[in-house]
Amino acid sequence: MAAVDLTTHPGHLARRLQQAHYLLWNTMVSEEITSPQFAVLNALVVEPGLDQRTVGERVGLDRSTVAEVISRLGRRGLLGKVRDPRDGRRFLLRLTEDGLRTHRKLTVRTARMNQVFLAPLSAAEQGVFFDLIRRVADAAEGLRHPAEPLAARP
Amino acid sequence: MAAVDLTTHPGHLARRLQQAHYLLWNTMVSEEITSPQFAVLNALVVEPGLDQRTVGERVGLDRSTVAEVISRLGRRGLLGKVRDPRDGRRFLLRLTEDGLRTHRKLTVRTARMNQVFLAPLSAAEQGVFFDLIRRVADAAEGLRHPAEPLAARP
DNA sequence: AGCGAATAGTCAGTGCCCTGATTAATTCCG
DNA sequence: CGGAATTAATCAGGGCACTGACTATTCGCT
Repeated sequence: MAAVDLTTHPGHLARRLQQAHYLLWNTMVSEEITSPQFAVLNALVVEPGLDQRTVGERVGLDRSTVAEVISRLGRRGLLGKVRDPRDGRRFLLRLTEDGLRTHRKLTVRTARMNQVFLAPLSAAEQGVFFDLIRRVADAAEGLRHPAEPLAARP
Repeated sequence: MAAVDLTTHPGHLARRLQQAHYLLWNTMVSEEITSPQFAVLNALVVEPGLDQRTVGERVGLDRSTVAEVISRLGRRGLLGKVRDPRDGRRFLLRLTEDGLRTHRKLTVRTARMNQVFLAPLSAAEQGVFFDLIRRVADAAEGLRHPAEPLAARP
């Protein structure tokens, strides 16, 4: 007794949603390139020459994870990293020809996959779906950086 | 160019939602017990004496993951496993006193956390939020077990 | 009874995800 | 200029999640 109904717990639903997505991605998009890897490729298509930290910021990955993902993409020859001549701490990242090709190919498949994934919802519902999730995620994300309290001088 | 807007990709949103939840859980509920671990505890409060496989089914974890989670909970002394005398393949799982206590404590905190997490949505929106996510997740889950095609005799 | 299929659990391997500590380079500022 | 604080990246360590291969036990059926 005193147990809880997990289907009313947003965290549990979020986990299940991601599992479902993982499954579909694996069968419909790629078994080699994962969804976070695609997100990194995409970020570098938009802004070639980003450094690791900024890539992580764009796609929502922390420093450690982004390092792993980038190292995998590098091993596969999909991107290259060179030291920033103007700031020796940074590596500048850039897709290779192969990386661009892979991104183009996966973009098509990803679109198809999203259609299947969202098929249970009407077009209107899909809009609501995005809106609600984004608002919840953004709000929680906001709690992370507590908006720089005004009097922050020690 | 030819890049994609990730904020219209459900998979990306699902990942961000889960990260947001992870963060909040960590700060508001527990740094020791994770959300999947709590889900397992909860399943065993509802049905003491389940075996691993069934627990996994209840909370949405595959056989490998559930084994890891249960081993961690066992190490912490929150549950015990005994071989099923009637089926030597199974282990029967049961919470200890400590496990029950932990579950009770976390149930309260989890409820508070969910309120904060969902605060950006009105009560009506929260209902929609659950409904939409559940429908998408269930549908994708359904594609996994293709509903036993009628003529399935080789 | 006995053999083959099915089932519960484990193990190895890969990948994502976070924190905290460390290292190297740069920037701020007295 | 030169030391302190900041910043990019790495590393160690713990946890979740999936697949495919393997072991042990049970079940189904002849």
